[in-house]
Amino acid sequence: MRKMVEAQLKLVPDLLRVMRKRYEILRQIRLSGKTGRRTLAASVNLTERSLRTELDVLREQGLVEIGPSGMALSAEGERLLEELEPFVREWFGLTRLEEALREAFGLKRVIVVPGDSDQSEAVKQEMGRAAARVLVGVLKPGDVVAVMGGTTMACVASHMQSSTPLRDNWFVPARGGLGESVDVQASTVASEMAKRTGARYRMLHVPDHLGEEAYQTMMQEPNVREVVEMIRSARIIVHGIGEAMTMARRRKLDERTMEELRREGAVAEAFGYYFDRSGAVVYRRTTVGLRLQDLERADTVIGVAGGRSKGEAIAAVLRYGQNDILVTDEAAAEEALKTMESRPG
Amino acid sequence: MRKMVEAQLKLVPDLLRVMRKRYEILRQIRLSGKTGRRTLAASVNLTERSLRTELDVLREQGLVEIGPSGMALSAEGERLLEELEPFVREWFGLTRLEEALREAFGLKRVIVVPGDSDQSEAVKQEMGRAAARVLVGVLKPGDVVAVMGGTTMACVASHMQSSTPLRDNWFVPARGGLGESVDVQASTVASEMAKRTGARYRMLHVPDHLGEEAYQTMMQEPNVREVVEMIRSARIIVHGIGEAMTMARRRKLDERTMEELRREGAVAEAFGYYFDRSGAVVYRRTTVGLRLQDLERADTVIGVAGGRSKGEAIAAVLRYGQNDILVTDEAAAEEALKTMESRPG
DNA sequence: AATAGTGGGACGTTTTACGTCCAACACATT
DNA sequence: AATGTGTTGGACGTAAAACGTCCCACTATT
Repeated sequence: MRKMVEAQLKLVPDLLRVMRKRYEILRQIRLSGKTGRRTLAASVNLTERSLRTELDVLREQGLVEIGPSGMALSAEGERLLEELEPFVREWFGLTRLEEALREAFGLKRVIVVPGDSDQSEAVKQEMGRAAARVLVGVLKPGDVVAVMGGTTMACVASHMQSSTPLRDNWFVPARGGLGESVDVQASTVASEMAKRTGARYRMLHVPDHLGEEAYQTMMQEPNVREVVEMIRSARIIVHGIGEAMTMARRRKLDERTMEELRREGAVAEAFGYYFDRSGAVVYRRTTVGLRLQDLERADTVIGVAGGRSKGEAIAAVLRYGQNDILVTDEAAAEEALKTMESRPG
Repeated sequence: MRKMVEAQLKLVPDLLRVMRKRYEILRQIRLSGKTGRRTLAASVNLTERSLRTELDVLREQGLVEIGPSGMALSAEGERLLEELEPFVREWFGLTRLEEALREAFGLKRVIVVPGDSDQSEAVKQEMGRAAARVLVGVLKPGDVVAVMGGTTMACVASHMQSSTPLRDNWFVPARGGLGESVDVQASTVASEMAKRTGARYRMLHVPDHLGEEAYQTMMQEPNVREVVEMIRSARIIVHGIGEAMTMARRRKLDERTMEELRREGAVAEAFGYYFDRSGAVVYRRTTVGLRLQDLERADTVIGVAGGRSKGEAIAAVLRYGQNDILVTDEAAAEEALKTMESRPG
């Protein structure tokens, strides 16, 4: 049955939205008993008129009876509502998660795709596609987008597409090069995104971590300086989220730093910074790329990450409080919400 | 699950119509490969513009990829279509039809594809695909398959495929040559099936109908005799079903025989024999190919036929009672069941 | 009897879908 | 290489559906 809903979600997403709307109307009618359109409209967040068109359908179906003194569920409506109950969880499980996450972490928008990226590559792909769509959706002419690296970001890039070439948008890597494979480098991701959308891009041919002296030297390079300035003025920032220790190992941090991270209780990594459970930054180093203050200045910060194992890390980064949009999957969403139970607020 | 769809239908009455529309668009795209809007619009009976809005949705969902040279299903679209198959049966009431047919005619298995082969070539193709899948499914190592000719059988052959070459399976024509076009001859069908599945095949270069004397002579030929023995020992038999008069005309039977068929009330033709409404054989002649007693001996007899006009003929052949599996389409299934209403049992 | 709240009708406006073109582009064939 | 067929995507006017906003007759409760 789960599979059927998923299939329907793909085939007729619009109709499922309608179904949800009507279901909630029915539920509200049952809840508030004999009541009128206007009060009902307020409680289900619809205008009077659009509620009315919905009611016409529901009456047509014989689910509600409408009299001069108000409306109520018909016997059949009652029965349907009962029968619907078990299915509803399937339909709205995700939307409920989205709402909950949005509320819990004060986000502007949350997209949750069904499944667990840890379990299935398809889910990760789906999440990438969702993120790509969101990103293209928030793009305005002239926008500069700074993107991070990572497998998730690479996956997002591979699903970017635009009907019309975004000739005056720029994609720039938010960080320099890291000791990882080429196709998950921020620069690679940025160029891939640009190519797929017909946008323009810049590369940043500099190691991400530099000593103070080397840093100053590189910043003398007009080529580097220019890109860095673009990064720091980006209106949109897209980034993945990782588990602290996993990322630390992958980036081959030295043992002393690893120990420090452990001591500080680092659980998450994002934008090159490490966070503890409460969302506090516990480790930073000079970087040629994006700085924390650039996040505050940016208009839209989009986080993309999924998989049950990343739930806690996601929650930690969200607590840092600079994210506007989150794209994740069901398993991670559930985990992230679990962390709220133990430490509300 | 059935309950779920019923519940959904109450909330969104035209859910099924929309799902069916989009499903058929997807299916048609898969069938016709890279093709354009206009041709596609014609084959799914939509105007170009309204097809376009549907395609927008499907593309948004990442189910079809649409390029300057035409459109095609994405990997995800392929996957969805596969996953949809069982649900589509539920949604369109095909499982009910299948059950009813199975009960009514005492069959082991029935597959009904949506649509009407008379109306749309695509439905016939789909039926062929389904039959091919069934056939490959029942094949065991070492099996000999005897196949009939006809346009439907040719269509089945064109959809055969096997992941691993079936090196020790044999396909043989169940009949000799008939006065029809080459690519619907039983021999052609057998060889096509063998080639597509990596199996082996034998041909039967003999006219189907022979006088007694010529028959005996031909059977002396070791070459012929060998194939005929394979035919008569086949574990699996696959055949089409035709309307009696249509087939009689196509086979150019003489006027006297035609009159006899009419008098006897022949409505159906299969395996070279003619049947009346009750499933009784009303006409037979000596043939080098399959005999009726071979049907009884065979393990699995698979009938494939579709189109509303063939409903009655299908019912007649099924009443003969030697079929195990039937692959048909929605329209023919409905017609075949209608004949049961008037003469139950 | 007054009043708050009800459904339903009406009407102009906005949004959406649709039918119908056309231009730019890819690909195969000549 | 040129040509022609078939493709997508854009544009635009029209038709239809949805919507926002009133109003009115009616009911139940106070």
